[in-house]
Amino acid sequence: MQSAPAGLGSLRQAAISATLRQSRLFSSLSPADLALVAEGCSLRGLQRGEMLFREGEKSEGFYVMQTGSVSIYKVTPDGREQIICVFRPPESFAEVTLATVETYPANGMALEPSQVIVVNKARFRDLIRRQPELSLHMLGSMSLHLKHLVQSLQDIKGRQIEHRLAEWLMQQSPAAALGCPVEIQLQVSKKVLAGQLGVTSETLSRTFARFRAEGLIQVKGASIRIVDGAKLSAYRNV
Amino acid sequence: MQSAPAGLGSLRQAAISATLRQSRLFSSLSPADLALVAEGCSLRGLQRGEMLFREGEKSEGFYVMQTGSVSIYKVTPDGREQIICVFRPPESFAEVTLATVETYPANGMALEPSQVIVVNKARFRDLIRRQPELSLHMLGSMSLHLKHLVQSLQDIKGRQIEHRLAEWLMQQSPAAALGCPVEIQLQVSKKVLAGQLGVTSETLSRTFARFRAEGLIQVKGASIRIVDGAKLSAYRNV
DNA sequence: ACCGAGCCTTGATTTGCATCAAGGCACGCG
DNA sequence: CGCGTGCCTTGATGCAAATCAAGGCTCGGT
Repeated sequence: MQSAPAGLGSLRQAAISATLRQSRLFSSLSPADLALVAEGCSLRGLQRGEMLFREGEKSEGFYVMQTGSVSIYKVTPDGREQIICVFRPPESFAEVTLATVETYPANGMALEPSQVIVVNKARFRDLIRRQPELSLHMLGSMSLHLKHLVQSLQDIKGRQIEHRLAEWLMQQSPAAALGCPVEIQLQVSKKVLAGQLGVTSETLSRTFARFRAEGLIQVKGASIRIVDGAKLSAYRNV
Repeated sequence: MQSAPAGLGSLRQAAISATLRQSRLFSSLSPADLALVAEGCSLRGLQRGEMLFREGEKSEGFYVMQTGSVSIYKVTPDGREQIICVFRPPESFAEVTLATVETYPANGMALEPSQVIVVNKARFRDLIRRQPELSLHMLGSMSLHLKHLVQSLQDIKGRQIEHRLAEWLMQQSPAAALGCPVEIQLQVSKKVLAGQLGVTSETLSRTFARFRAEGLIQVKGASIRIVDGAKLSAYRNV
């Protein structure tokens, strides 16, 4: 990659720094250290459906979302895809590959036109050695990912789709637990949402239909209105 | 906790250090640093079925298995249990609670009489600040846990129990892929194994029966003989 | 040795979701 | 404009595993 003229280069760095600052990983880093991190970063643009990385590939580093969304998924030997999670700004992911795990354990694909910051592995490792506090943040971030995975694991096995969808809906609009009807705009296609929840799109569709029939929600395209938040909220606790 | 007489105390420290050394986390640590870690540790004995920690509790630190086994599981709102994973020596777990996640995200219970080393959180964090290399090992360990969780997530959704069991059996005895019949001694009850594989004990029992009927294995109590390793191995790749 | 509790097995039935199938709707492109 | 492709919905059917049920086995305790 060629380096841009000084002026543009520093602009780019500034933009990267600004995004990094949003991330929990770097929110408490000193400006000087942040600049150091930003130096080891590059930007990568992705079209909808473009692969960011594939399972088994050697990793170049980890990523911080700038715009768009990236889906992490695995495919079974017989070719079916299972979404593990979906990341959006300002989340970071693939930190897994910083240490012992050198290859990506799953695939990463853009769900829409996206930009991600690539944090170079080698340089970042050096930085950690000089900035131990940074490593605690990395641990924190991975802990969160791990915690979410544990939750997903339980949800997918132990709770049925009605409950998971109710939970998801209420998480999208915490305010709706009270009476007020809220309007949610889906950020992804229902197909992808179905994948996130671990079911097929048909099943998701039917579940929406059931909720609609019970007067819990109204659905119109990508917009969902929560009519009876209380009842919906009760649903998820099973 | 009272401190033992000097002689016994240092003996105890030595025993702890020896166990810590087994763990991937500390295998490359200098003896001096290892001693520092060991200082911040205590030992905890558990009876079969005794809780090491409960979901939501504030954590005291993380753990390294010395003897026995500990099951990490969650319970659904309606009371059903879902095993997340099972740890044995020399594995470490609950590193999650070192950083931002302060409370245990799941329950930990001894499956048999066990001893675990408790690594005190506060002291260990200090140590990390002085020994950044240590944090890379922590990251490595958590990465592995994360990778395994991702795999479990896919397996439980995307592969049926036959395949998972075949996979598990072959992992227990890598040698069996070749012709030689191998005898596996189950380390846990079949009930727990079922839980690990994400099914009920009835389903596991039936699957064993099917394998038995096909002449793939012979089962006698807690001992399983792999008769046709090749065929079993083929099973898992679906 | 006996008894009871928990574990394991096997059978019958249920069920939650996937799969297969078909039709409607919307959007981008020629 | 019209057409196709992909997304969404709804219906019919299939299936893996859960659940319910019952009997046998094992092992630790009195």
